[in-house]
Amino acid sequence: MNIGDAARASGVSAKLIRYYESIGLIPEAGRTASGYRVYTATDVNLLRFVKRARSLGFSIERIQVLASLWLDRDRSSAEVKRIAQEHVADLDAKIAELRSMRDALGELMRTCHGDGRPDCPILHDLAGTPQKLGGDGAGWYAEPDATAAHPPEHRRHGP
Amino acid sequence: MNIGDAARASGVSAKLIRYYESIGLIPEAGRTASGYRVYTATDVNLLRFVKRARSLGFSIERIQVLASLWLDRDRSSAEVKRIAQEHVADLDAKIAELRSMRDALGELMRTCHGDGRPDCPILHDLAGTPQKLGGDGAGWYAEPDATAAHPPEHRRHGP
DNA sequence: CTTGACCTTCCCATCGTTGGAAGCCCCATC
DNA sequence: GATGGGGCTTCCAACGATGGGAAGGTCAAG
Repeated sequence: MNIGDAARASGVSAKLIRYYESIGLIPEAGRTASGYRVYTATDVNLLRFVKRARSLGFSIERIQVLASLWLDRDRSSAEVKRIAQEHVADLDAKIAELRSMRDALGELMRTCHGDGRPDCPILHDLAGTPQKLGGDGAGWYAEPDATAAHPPEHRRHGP
Repeated sequence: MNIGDAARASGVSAKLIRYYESIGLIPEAGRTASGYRVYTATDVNLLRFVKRARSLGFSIERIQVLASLWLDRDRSSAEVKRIAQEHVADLDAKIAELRSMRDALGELMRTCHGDGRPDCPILHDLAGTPQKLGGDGAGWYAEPDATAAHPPEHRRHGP
């Protein structure tokens, strides 16, 4: 089994298999006389294990631990569960972070006209200028400064 | 205002300010005769804008567009809203992805004993070996192969 | 023997941010 | 005037995981 066969059998690209080997996630594959990597069904099983774990978002580092537990007949399921628990905590934290971003933006977008007028609560928020209520039209909210009507590419000082 | 002052005033690190300048997100700062970067209150406002946008998860690329809209008095709020909408869609996709990982893992963890025994539905799932019901103890589920009782660092073939 | 598919290694890019090293500048203190 | 310390400069590298590509060797079928 060459690396391409192993890639097809496992769903892990040949490039990634080499990378996993280079960082020590999977053992060094055997080699033919001419230097081609050789894989067995066991190797493919490990690659599938890694792929599935990656698809659940586990980091390479944690997968390394999970794989060694998988291969260790004397493991305790508590150890496995602990690793998974850590990962779930990371996922929950990330989800909460993204959701708070999403909620903040959703609220801003809800109040944005989204028409041809320039005033926009989203820009207000980003600029840190609390939106005034009751006004309308030009001068509704603070600009970056009184003279800056140019895109950021513009250099205020010579090149 | 030196870069350190601008960093303190904006909450963006000096390193990051230089990076933002190098990629063209912010204009090139003015320089003193000796080469020190010089910042104005306007620059700090832009840095704060960038920082707030980053905290909402906007990519640098989108912030570039948002900043140019911010500086453009003739913008339409629809354009701003469209950029924000794209970002929200990205956030939603990412949240959905993470949540599906989290849910899958939560289910596996719910059925994992988490005790001293080696059998564990999490490893079953990762290994792609459907867990048998009704068995117990050794031989409960498939190992990577019949002989692999070694951690992945072990090389099956000589170095 | 030629062709084409495959393999090898090596380098580069992503994305945003941080870290460090080597060297210059500015200000205060002795 | 010398010295010290902190700030500034540029350049280079790293993170995590993956993809892309170049340059060259190998294998099997025609």
